[in-house]
Amino acid sequence: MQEHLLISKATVDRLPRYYRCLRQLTDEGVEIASSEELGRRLAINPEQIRKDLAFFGQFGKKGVGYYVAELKESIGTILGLDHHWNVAIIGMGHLGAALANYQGITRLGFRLAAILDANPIVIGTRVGERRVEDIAYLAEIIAERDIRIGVIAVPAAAAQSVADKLVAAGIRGIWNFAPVKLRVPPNIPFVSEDLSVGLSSLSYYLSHAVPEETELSDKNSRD
Amino acid sequence: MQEHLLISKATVDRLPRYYRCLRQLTDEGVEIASSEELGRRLAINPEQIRKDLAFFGQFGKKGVGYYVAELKESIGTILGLDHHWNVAIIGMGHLGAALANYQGITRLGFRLAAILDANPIVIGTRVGERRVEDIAYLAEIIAERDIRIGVIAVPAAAAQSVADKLVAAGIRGIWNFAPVKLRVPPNIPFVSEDLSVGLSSLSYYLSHAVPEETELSDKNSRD
DNA sequence: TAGATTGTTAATCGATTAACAATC
DNA sequence: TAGATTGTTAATCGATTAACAATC
Repeated sequence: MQEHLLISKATVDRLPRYYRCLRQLTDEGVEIASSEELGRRLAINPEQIRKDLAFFGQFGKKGVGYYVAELKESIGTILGLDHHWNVAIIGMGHLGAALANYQGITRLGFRLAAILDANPIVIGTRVGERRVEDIAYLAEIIAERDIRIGVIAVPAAAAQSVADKLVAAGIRGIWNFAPVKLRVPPNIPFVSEDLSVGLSSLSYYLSHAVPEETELSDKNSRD
Repeated sequence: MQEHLLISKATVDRLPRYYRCLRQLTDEGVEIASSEELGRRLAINPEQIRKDLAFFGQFGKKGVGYYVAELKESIGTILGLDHHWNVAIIGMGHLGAALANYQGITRLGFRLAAILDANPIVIGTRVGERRVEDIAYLAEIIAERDIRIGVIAVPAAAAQSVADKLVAAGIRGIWNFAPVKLRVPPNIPFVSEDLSVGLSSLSYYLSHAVPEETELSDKNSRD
């Protein structure tokens, strides 16, 4: 629980990219990397990277660069990836199944501790290493297993109701995949993924004459 | 193919949200909406909305507001959703299956014209209304069916190779779900979805003391 | 007409980029 | 030591917000 005041969303969203890049460098056996090198790999200005990191401390060595392992650890801690929080997925449709099998969740240090659904036909079936449980027991399961993050993968119509139940059960954060505007208390952070934005904006760029270089975004950039 | 010069990514990314909101208003039978009303629903400043729209023309009536049906059409056209382009999904793992069943693709006016995979066990199986075809025929299929958008849902290691094949086959845009930095020619727009960014940033907000109101983003905002 | 709301220009705010002293 | 690279302050750039004249 580090202090933090007004770190911009843009900066927070770049941290996971730094983290992934550092993990790759580790895999490649690279021990030291300069902001220049990181910037080349991520298509981000070295100045930007140094600035972002400066919000959280001093991680580099002047004249040398950053120790990859060390910086990876530090950013992991900043992102809270060392908490190994328990996660529950609510809704075992195609998307829920994809998320349940998504390597990223465990690779980032989270534990998939429950998979819930309302459909009697689905309840009891195996998904990866877990069995789907009845959403009727949501409150007990969240509390007993100390589940901190709820992943909403139910149809849009059911999403708000699931969010309400999660909040009532003491969830700490919500990762929402339903295309609705969730209403949750201001102290419960949540991130909504809206795939239709990505596809629509791709459509936009296809429809319009594309100038020389097409830089689509920070997050989606050609990095 | 409308003219466009330097519309910011921030603006382009808001258009799909306006579009969705207008579709909802249509469903609700609302015929006229002011930027004020749209702003309330989307948690976006009315000024921002009017500014965004102004890049593309004059769509409202002073003293009245916007005709919902009309504006929805206009934004749909701007986004290129009236093109009804053919789409191919490459990779029929859990994610590919989720995307093949994702309503959003058709709801936005695209047509799922091919599903490809390299795995002999998967080839020939039915997914929704289509059968999985052999990725070996990628080039022919893309060309023959006039497929414009390729969706990459293969493992990270195979993504660049698939992207290369798509480009060689004449694809016009790529929607990439593999966590890699794709290298494609500058005239081929692509959008990469990286779920780990969303989960990591959620983790960040959970880890740090959350100030009064937690505004997570434009795209991910509590709208 | 009076009230409402757009389209657009001007002001503000915040984020990115440049520059450079500190120092490994 | 000389060269390289950080951390950080200052300058720039761009996006958001505010204000308001035009007008339905």
